[in-house]
Amino acid sequence: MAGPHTLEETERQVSTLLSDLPIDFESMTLISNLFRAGNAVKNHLERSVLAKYDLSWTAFVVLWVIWIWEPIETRDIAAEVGTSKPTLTGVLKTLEKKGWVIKSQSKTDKRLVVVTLTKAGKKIMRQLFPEFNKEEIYLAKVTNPKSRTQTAKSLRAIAIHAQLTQSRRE
Amino acid sequence: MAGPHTLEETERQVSTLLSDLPIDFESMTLISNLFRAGNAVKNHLERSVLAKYDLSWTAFVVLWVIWIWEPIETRDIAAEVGTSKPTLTGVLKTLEKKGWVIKSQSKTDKRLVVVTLTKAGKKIMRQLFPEFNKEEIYLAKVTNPKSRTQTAKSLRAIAIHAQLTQSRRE
DNA sequence: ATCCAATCGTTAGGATGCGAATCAAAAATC
DNA sequence: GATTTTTGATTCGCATCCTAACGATTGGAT
Repeated sequence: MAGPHTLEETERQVSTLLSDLPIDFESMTLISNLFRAGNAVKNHLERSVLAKYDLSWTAFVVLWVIWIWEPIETRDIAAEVGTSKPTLTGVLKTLEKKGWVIKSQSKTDKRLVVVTLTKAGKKIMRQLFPEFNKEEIYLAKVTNPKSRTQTAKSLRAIAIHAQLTQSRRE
Repeated sequence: MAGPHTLEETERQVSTLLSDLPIDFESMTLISNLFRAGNAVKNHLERSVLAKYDLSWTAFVVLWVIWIWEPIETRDIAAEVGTSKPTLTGVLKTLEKKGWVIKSQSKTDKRLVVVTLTKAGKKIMRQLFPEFNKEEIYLAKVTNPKSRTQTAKSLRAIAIHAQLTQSRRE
């Protein structure tokens, strides 16, 4: 069973525990559902589509970004995917082992590493992505069509807002 | 920099790569932003609040669920948090080591494990959660107030929908 | 030209995170 | 009531995922 307790029960419980402190339940619910949905979507897609290709969620997203923007520098991949650079190093190693990406040193700046897709990598994505999109449609269709675009916009705004803090310290 | 490319650029690029295949961009954008926002929010909260308490995102969510519903069985924690049982085993071990939770065998069914918070665990949550909620407010305020509740609803619908598949196979 | 700070990718260390396999206990079947 | 099936939590193996620390390179300071 998924989520045995209702929203109302949870709010009542939190109110009891923190009766003397003001809690913004609307914000709490939004962030809580955001995390829950993101996690559920990730798990669903990993099991329904990505498992067949022996790909983790992050590995897929990285592959997807490279597919669209190649040739692309690793630092840009990390920014686009929203992951740390050490994580990207590991994921790229995995994708390289599978023979789907190639890393090469930049000529103008020897610190930079530029990544491209192999033929096998392109072939996989061309087959995989339409399947992936089919599942995205399956997931998105439960939302109200009228508010779907607005929801996407809100999510984008939150993402940008949340990243403001960290980009300052890098 | 966070997300160097705009949505329009990405769509154009995908269209070029898959010109002969029909792709639903609205669904793609929704799911993509959902992932991006979830990740950004998680990172932001880990760095702004949770790091002070030496807590990971998942460890916090687990602690939060126990705090609200204790005494609670581990299988229910896993369902509520949306994580796998092996993951929960590890997280509970971490929280136990910190002295914030206690595990005990159920008397009516010896397979079950029941979890409660220690005094120190309750004290931490009482201090931590209001700080956490403050950051939730900070993140949520960038969304349109009129559509905020609707966004939360859509996210909840997606979460439940995505979990349908997996609950069937467990 | 030479230090110095900033930037880049990687490594090290530890905590998630998953599926598959495992063992114990309970429930179901006969 | 013995056997089988199901249900729990855990262990195992491996792939993320993070921060901190590290070497290599570059650009800017004198």
